[in-house]
Amino acid sequence: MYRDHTCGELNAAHIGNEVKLSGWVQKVRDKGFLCWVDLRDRYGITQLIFDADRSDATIVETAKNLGRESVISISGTVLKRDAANPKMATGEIEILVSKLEVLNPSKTPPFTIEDESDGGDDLRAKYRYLDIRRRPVRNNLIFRHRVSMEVRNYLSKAGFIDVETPYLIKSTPEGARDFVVPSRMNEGQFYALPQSPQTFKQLLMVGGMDRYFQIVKCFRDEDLRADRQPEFTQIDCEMAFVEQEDILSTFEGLTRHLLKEIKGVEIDKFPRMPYEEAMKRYGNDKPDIRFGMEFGELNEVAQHKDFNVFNTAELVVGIAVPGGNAYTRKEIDKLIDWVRRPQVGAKGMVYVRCNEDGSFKSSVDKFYDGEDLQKWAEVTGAKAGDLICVLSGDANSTRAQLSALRMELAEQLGLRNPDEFAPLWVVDFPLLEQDEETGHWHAMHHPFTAPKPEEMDLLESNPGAVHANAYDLVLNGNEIGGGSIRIHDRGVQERMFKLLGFTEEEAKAQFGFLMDAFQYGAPPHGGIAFGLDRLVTILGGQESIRDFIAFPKNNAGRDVMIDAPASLSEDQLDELNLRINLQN
RNA sequence: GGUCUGGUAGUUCAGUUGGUUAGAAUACCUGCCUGUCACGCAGGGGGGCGCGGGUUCGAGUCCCGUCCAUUCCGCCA
Repeated sequence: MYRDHTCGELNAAHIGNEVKLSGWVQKVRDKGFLCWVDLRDRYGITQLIFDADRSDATIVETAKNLGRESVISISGTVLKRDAANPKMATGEIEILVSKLEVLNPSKTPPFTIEDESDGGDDLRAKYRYLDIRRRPVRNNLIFRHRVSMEVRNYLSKAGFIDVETPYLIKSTPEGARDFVVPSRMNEGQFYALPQSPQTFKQLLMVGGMDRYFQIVKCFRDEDLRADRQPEFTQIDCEMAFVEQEDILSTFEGLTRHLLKEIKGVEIDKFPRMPYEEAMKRYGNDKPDIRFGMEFGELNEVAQHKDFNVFNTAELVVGIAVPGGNAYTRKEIDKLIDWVRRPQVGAKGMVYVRCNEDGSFKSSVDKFYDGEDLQKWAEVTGAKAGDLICVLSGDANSTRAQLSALRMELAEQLGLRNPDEFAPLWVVDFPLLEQDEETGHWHAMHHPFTAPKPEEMDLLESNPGAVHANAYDLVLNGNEIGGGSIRIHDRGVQERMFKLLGFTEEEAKAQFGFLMDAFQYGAPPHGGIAFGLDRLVTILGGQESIRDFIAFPKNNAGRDVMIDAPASLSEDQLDELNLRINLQN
């Protein structure tokens, strides 16, 4: 037996007991006459004491030479400490060690295993198993476990059945790039890893499963971000015999439950906002509504003067930065530089200082008088002491740019409080969007999303005007879930594929199985999928999903610990009938 | 594909307008220490500055290229 207690549980009540503990050496404090060793495991830290008077000399000698992170097992007596440490759960006691066994010595680790490690990101990624010993990482993984257990319990209680769907499926051209897997038994053919179990969960509805969920890995071969990994986990759900309202209320229930159980936050009813309103008010389909700075469209009040930049713009739009008049000229110039970076892409920024005395000072005083600027202030809701930032240009990019500025300013002003939670349903998404270059239509959500029934007849005549019963759940400016009511009628699905540029043959070859299924009594159905990594990260009040994934990939999609991806041997390539054909 | 920032002891960083032998903290090693708990004190070893070119009497410091990491844009139905 290696242990009969953990390193986090012993206290004054155990004084006098004989115990056996195992764990890692956190720290040796050799004081000469006495030597303490902090012993750590998942549960906490317990102080061991080795005393020249009370301990065997060889044990003391071994203890003094223990290296950090060695694994040891000890037996000893629980003693009351002479000097208690109120900062530790086990701070009242220490163990006088009578037996010490070094189970496995450790090399000096490349970084310190402490809450505030001295190791950088790369190094900790390479030695992720050491990083996981650190409390913050361990706590994140435990936190994720709690969230995922709450989800399972809640959905199971609500009658959802956890069904596993295959990982080796078929590549389809729509959407993200697929990760592909060569098939040895089927020469020259490839599986694809699922971007989501979408069609399978719909087929489960046809199969009568009624309420399905799965916490499932999904794969997308696209570039990474701080909140995007090539393999990620979805809480994937689908329900039959439902309308949009049923899904929204069911999963609002789940989210409310999580906020309450995990964060102790009670939120009554989640607000809802149509997509178009979100774009107009926040320039973004996933607005962070924890703070204001809503968009004010200034075309009417700014396009009557000689300022050509505005007169020729499709959209002139501004936000009022609370207290922004306190910015120095230098700081405002920095903001202007910021919006002009290629990542944001604005040509420039017009600003208006709202002075405490009610007067205005702007970068376009040559063109606009106080009366004009007063109107700008009214439209943007600016008060004395604020700063109005105005961008202009074509509507879509300008909204995106101002939205980026709004988020940046909120960050700077500390308005994005991680302990505050503001969920929002964004609803009534357009069914399709048009590629500006090719003019092709593609599905905004996915090609299985149903058009709103009342707009169905516009499908061919005016596709851009058709909306979908599609919805996103937004939390603090992050899309944490999205779904839709699906098509369950073969005819409608055929029209949809045609609209997306599929020939009849292509549609049949790729999704014939789904359309066939619709002919055998497919019930009306719809669903939603949550990004678990992102959800957990936001609930945990952090930014990077990598901190909540046990073994994440780096920016280039590499696992630097196991060094993947890697080349295959010639034998393996032969067996798979593959030949590597690098261009350079 | 583009872009921001960075690459200097095991690690995290500092290194002035280019100028002797490249620093600090921490980690590591040795010794001391009668109650430590970020223990303390004294001492020690350890890098030639991601890589390749160039400018210069002289390059972590300037220039060009390249690689790596990171941020964001494109991309992500």
